[in-house]
Amino acid sequence: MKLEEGRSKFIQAWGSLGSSWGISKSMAQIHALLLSYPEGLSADEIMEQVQLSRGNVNTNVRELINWRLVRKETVLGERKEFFVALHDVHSIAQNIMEERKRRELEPVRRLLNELKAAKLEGKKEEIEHFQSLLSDLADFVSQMENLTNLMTKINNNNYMKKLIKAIS
Amino acid sequence: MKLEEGRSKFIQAWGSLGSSWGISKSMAQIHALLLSYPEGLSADEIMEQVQLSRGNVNTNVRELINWRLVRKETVLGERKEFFVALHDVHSIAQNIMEERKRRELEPVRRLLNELKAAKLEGKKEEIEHFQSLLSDLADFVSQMENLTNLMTKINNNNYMKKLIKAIS
DNA sequence: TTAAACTTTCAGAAATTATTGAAAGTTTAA
DNA sequence: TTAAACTTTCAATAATTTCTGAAAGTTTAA
Repeated sequence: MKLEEGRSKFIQAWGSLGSSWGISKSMAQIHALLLSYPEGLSADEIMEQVQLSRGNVNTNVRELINWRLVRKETVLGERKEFFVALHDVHSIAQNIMEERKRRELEPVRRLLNELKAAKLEGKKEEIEHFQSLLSDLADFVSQMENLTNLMTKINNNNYMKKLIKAIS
Repeated sequence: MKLEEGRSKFIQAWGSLGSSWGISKSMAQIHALLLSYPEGLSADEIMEQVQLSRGNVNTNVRELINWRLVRKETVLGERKEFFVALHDVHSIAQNIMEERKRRELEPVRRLLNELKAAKLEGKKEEIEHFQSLLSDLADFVSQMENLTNLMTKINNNNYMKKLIKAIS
């Protein structure tokens, strides 16, 4: 298999996996492309390789930058910008976890706090059930946060990585 | 605030959160409704409370059962089925992690294995970069799997929960 | 049996989300 | 300045996902 064929398979597959990760196909494909090159690519090169419109590339590269998975790079003497992926898998993982925590966990916490603050009227047992649901969910959210913090620790500490593997 | 109002806020909010969790709004709403009731509800009661069509309720309840978040219950002397949510937050978390592992991580592993198996032709350095990407990603997948296993352990072991919190 | 009570299916409609591409905006070199 | 090289925006369109509801299927009681 030619390298180019492997790369293209990777890009295609990563794109459809993106969907189940709640990430748009284009964004995942661009990310895959940039991961597969050690150096940066320009917007035009990305458009060409992944067959996407200029606007789409611009939007999704920006989003990848928001996720801190890609950064802009300028080359001396060149006018255009190049985009380079973060290549260290641990940092990638960490940034993804952090972003998901921010997007997914924090809205839950906000909702739970709002409802917990309200004084409810109604049948005593039903209220008790509902409130215990709220407090259980709050515990769950904290636990998830502990777990992502733990992951950060693991990434920076080989000993801990082994410990986790051992007790898992 | 009336209990019913709180419940309905919870259902609405959980529904929109569902989207960012990669779960359809209806499925999330039905799940929220069932979580908020200690006993089971019938399909008609769900339709009524969440204002969804019969087909939609049927499909999404089935999906919730696939995720092991809801089970069918029959009541003696009643012809219709009732649906009860799993109420233990630890088990809920565990089932969600397991299902996501199955849906999200396993396809990645399959892709990586396929590409790792292929003999690539092309520029030596580019191939090396690409292959080291593949192997890094494979490591990441294993690490995620270790982490979900760890979470299962934590749920069943209070001592370990404290340990995690302590080292996090 | 049969008919009422209930569940499932699935083609089409609706809603949501992603993508395009042309026009507007910005930067730089001369 | 200006014009070429490049980036950004966003209204329109396309693609995808979700939802509906009626029809078909199943189970149960009499």
